[in-house]
Amino acid sequence: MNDLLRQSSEIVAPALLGWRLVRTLEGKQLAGMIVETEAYDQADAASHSYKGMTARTRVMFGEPGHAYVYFTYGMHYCVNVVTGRKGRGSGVLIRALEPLEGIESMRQFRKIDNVGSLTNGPAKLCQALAIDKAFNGHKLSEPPLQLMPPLDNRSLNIKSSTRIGISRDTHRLWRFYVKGNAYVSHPKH
DNA sequence: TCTCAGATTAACT
DNA sequence: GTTAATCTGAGAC
Repeated sequence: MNDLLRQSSEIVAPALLGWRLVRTLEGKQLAGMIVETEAYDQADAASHSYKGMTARTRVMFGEPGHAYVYFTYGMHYCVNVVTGRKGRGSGVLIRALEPLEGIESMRQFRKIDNVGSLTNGPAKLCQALAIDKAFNGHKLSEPPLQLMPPLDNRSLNIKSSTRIGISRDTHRLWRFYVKGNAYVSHPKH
């Protein structure tokens, strides 16, 4: 896993599709399959790490395999998997999950019933899995939040596009998602 | 189905 | 003082 995560974010981002994010909470497991990601890098003006290490982005420049959790729009958290060797400010934003386990808990955290809206966005999935700033810097090989390889070897139909919600370096095709999956945030993008 | 304004605050200039 | 890797509900069509 670390061999993969040491690679550049644009390599890691599509490779993480099909992996699972597993949250352990009060004896329960909440799990989802990653179906949408985006790559960010320090050489990329859309990245938080573009202007160098700051208090917020310190984790992005640290060990691969840790979580970079940021707070945005005054109310939302989003989670990244830190990639690249230590010193490289890069990461992969987890944009959507297909719920696998603990759906009732996700419904409670999200305060909605519709399964289709539980985890089809970067802030939605953080709310569904109760991920907040306390997870910034957390090592993702350990509970209570773990990144785990796919359960099977089924191949996925992967599509790429421009990234969502950015205003700079908008041309890069650094968003990756599972084509046809019902939990992708912007299916037609 | 789609478009758009409002929410709400930490981080950075 | 400005911006933001977003989400939601309301109103248009």
